Amino acid sequence: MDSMTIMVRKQTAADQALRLDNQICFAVYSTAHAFNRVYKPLLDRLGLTYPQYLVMLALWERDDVPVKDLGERLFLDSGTLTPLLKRLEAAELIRRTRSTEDERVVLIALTQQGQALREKAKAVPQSILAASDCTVGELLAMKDEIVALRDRLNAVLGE
Amino acid sequence: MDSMTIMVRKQTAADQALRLDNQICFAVYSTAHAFNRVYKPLLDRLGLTYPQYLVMLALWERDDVPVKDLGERLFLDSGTLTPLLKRLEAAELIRRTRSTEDERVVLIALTQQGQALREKAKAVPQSILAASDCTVGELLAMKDEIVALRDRLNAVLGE
DNA sequence: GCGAATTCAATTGCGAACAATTAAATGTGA
DNA sequence: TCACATTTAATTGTTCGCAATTGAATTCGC
Repeated sequence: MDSMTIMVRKQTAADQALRLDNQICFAVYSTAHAFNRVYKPLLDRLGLTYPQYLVMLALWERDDVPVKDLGERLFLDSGTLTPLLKRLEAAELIRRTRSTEDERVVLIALTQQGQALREKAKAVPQSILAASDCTVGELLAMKDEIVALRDRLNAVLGE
Repeated sequence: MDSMTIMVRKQTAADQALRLDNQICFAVYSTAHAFNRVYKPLLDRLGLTYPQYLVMLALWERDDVPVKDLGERLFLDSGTLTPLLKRLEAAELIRRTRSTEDERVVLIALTQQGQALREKAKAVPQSILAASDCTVGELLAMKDEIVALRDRLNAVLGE
């Protein structure tokens, strides 16, 4: 063999960029799954999946809203929300009623049980905080960075 | 009305923590979806979905590996990977062969076409970089923070 | 060696997630 | 007014993602 250097494959920037652990998207993707797995046992006690929990969070802040509104707040479309909301309705946590003013609109409102579940849900965030092994400050700072990234990505999609 | 203060609902820490936009998990979750939507048109040209692209990235680094190996690198289990890998096999990008040494193991290897696709994929990361509207340095720093968070979450799950 | 536990992939069933389409209601412009 | 576009949910079909189970192969304890 003449020289080792001849055998060494040139590592271009493009090669580096294709490495799995260089990808921020994979970092985000795998962290989302990790969160999901941490949330699961907590949410099982509430009888909710994580996306259902997100819908409930949104409704606890403001309910009697169209499906469209929820979709914009959660970045989800009707193809995802319609069946999910039907399951929440079957669980008697929400009511779905068609608006009288505009019959295209379905309004989502909390039931008594849906309201009541909020109290049980209060224990969830602190459990997650503990699992993250971070301070509130660290998490908030990180959250702001991630949201900024998300909003830039969504801005590109809107073009 | 006696006093406004009586009417103001006391905002406890628990209430604050339940706000949708205070949740880092929602930030991560919604950013993952935003990435997915940005990747979609790029990956369509390669004939891959995002999870399939992740599998290919892993295989371009090291192939002839058991399904289990892939699962550990991508944090996915056989319930997700088996059908996904069958689709990649149908697309003739990979081969699935049962190991002769241990017949429980299915080894995943790239085909010629699977290898070749790597060249086409090189254009993807730079497009994502552009869409993120961040510098490489910013993204790498953020990636490291997110990965650290993910690893702490996964550590809790492992207990 | 031999029975029990473990490992590994596949399968089944359910719940997202989204693209594309459909259908109904509403709005708009000539 | 009336054709036409727009808005809004719902539906359909495909692909993840995971829990739970199955079944085959291997390893371990004794």
